[in-house]
Amino acid sequence: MPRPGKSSYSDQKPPYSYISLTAMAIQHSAEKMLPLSDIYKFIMERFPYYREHTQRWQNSLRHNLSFNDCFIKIPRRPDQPGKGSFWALHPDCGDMFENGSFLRRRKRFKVLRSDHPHLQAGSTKSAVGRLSQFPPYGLGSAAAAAAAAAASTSGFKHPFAIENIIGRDYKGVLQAGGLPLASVMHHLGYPVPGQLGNVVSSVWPHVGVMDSVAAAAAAAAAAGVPVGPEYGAFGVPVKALCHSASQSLPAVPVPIKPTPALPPVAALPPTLAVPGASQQPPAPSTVCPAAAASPAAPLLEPTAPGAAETKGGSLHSVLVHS
DNA sequence: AACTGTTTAATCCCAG
DNA sequence: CTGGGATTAAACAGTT
Repeated sequence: MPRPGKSSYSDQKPPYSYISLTAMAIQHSAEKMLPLSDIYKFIMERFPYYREHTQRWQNSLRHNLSFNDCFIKIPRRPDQPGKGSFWALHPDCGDMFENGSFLRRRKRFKVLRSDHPHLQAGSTKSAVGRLSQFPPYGLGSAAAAAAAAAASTSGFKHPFAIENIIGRDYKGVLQAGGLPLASVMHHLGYPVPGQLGNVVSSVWPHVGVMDSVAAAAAAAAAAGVPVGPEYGAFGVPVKALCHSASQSLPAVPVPIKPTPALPPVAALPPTLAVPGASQQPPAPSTVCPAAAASPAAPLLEPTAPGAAETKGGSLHSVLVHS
């Protein structure tokens, strides 16, 4: 079914890397983890470009999942049958993107291992022992737990700063007075810009929320974000999740380049918004209480010697400057 | 069989 | 120019 603007959008490749796209999908999920098939769905629902040549880009995406340390594999539990594992973001991948931008990743995320120095940085991609070796029990929200772990560590930055999302993906919506930004942000589980410094002890999905579209728009404008229709990457429906107190919004969209020379494309029509049905978190109620109550370190630690000698590793990681 | 995941390699692009 | 990141292709193994 052709949509308005399809021709101007679908043939345009989104300016996001596969890593970014995958991270978006994972971040968008309630449990901060998705099976491969749902990652596919997320991307295809939002980016018509990726509704074609699926063989090609899905292969690339799988390659990225395996190749990049920033993605960790979480096994399914027995009561979650299906193909493949869940994929989540490594808790320490916060600085992966330059200036928190989805658009470019200037630092490569690699896991460091402390127990075997000779295997550090760059040698963690061996197929030996991955997170899949973790017992599948109690890992229903390992990603959230990982986020908590990351939050508990110093200097955590959100991997995909909402500032950038505001600046790029939402501005068209904002201009149009469409989706309530704050609601969407909350739905996505993004920390409020400006709160990043003091909400690091919160788990992503539950951090504070702003509710002022005007403030967001003003902030975006103040940050010099160019206006006009662009990718509506997150044309997500706003669920009844906006229930937090309002916050000020010292938003600071930080585009990679002062003026990203992106092809002018129309924002995604609301009809592209994911119906939400595809977002079926794996047993949300199975979140390990211990994980919720404390940093995820225990969950992410190996149950057997060497079990975590993976890209998930022993949670020692580094963002390697290029 | 189809899907998922891993790995290697070639190529292009960009920043330094 | 060089190194590294991103993309694409492909082969292969394991799983459902």
